[in-house]
Amino acid sequence: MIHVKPIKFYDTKSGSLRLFEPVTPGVATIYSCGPTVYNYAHIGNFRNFVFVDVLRRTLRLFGYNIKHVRNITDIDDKIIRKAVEENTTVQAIAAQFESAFFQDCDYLRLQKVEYNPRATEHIVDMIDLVKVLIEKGYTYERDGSVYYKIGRFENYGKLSHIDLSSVRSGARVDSDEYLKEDARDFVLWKGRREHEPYWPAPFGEGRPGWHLECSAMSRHYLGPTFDIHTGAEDLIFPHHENEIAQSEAANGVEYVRYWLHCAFLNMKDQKMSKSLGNIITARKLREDGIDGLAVRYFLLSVHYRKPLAFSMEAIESARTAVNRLQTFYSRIASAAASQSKRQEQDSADPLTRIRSDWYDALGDDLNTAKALGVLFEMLREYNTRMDMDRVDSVLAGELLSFLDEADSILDVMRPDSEDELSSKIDDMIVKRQAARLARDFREADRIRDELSQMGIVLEDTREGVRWRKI
RNA sequence: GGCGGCGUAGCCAAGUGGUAAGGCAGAGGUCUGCAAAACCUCCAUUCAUCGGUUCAAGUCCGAUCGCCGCCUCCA
Repeated sequence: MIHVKPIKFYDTKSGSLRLFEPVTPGVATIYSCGPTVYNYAHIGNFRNFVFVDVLRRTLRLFGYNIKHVRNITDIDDKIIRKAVEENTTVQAIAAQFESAFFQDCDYLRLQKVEYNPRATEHIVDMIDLVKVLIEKGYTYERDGSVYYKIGRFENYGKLSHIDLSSVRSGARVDSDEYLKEDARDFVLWKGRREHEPYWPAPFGEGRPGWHLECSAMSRHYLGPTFDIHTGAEDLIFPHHENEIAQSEAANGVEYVRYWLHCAFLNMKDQKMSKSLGNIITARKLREDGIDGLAVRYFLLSVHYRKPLAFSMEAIESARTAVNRLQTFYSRIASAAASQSKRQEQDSADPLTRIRSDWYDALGDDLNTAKALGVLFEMLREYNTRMDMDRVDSVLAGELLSFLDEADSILDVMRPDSEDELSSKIDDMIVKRQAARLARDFREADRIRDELSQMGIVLEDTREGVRWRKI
């Protein structure tokens, strides 16, 4: 018996909220467009990856098993250009920035994804796909390159709702610098060029076009039809539209059931993008000592389909909010660990309502902004009750268990564990408490100052002494 | 030009017909050896503007103004 909680997603193709019903009950198959590893990813890129992280964590919490692919694009025009600029190899550039990407993922506490295939490891699958398209007559060759003939694909434009008649042939610059019959066509396989990596193929040596890898790798890992495809909204056209054209022409079945797209992160009122030069990398924030959890919270604080403006003020305000949540979490955790008896019975405990509001918010197209609101209502409610001694350890245990569920999505409440350091700090705190009891405040303050030198701030509270890093 | 989206308090933001969640900042208070932190309370007669539908509209319809995105590499 499979038991999952209902969840709705806004699907770009239908333009509406739809109840999620996967191909296989209880299992969600997901493909996410991953990074092109030619540079450090900026936090606009990471808004998208944090959104994907929330998606997979929510599906897990809602009872689904998930099979999730996020590709690494390690062969591409920009990587080649970068390798030339740096006078090194494509592989070296790709390896460097792939490893940087995973470090940045840790900084933002992104969960590991089940499959992280590199494009260059699936050239064979791409060649197979092109072969099928050639056999079915969806292609033509020109100067050793293979192109996809959009005119052959009946439903072209159904994702982006683009009117093909408005995209006139020859009206635009061919930025690929390859020769196409029709401006709308796109390249599947780029014929070999001097000083560029290439692979052998029945239709000629060369390298894959941009869209090919996602169609090939998703089919390899997830099959011809899978449940959810994610990306940022600029990928709707042409990238995802072209994936549909490739995959549905080759496989003859529906490619993706739910298309989810994330809105941009803006700087002032403009999108953050490398070409505009207004980017901030995750790496830069980390080097500046900005807490990754504050950044994560900031990215979660607005619904993923709404534009979000970056500012340091917003990050600071997120930092303060995260602090409050962490304080609340540790207050509940100590109450749960204590043996306190309830002073008064509460007939109308709101936990059930809070929990159900939380699930409703996430089940409504991943509304993290609303879910956070629910969490802060809970915070105020139970802080008041604890001030009145109306929370015993049993109730606190239930609250803690819910907070753990909530944090299985947010992942901002529980601090990183630092065992060696924290046991030393705990020793010093015990000594200071002894000094305070003996009213030796000079010694107590000396210990506090020493901890302060180590970057540790103490807080004397009703539930005992807490510490945190600054 | 085509398509799509947005405009809610000082800032951020939830809210798709039933009488404005939440966060940050600000003001007051509680706790405390001191400090720091935390905690509590208060903080929008009003939702860009103007019309309309309705018993009822931030929410639906129309118009206007402003902003953004995609249509070309882009997360």
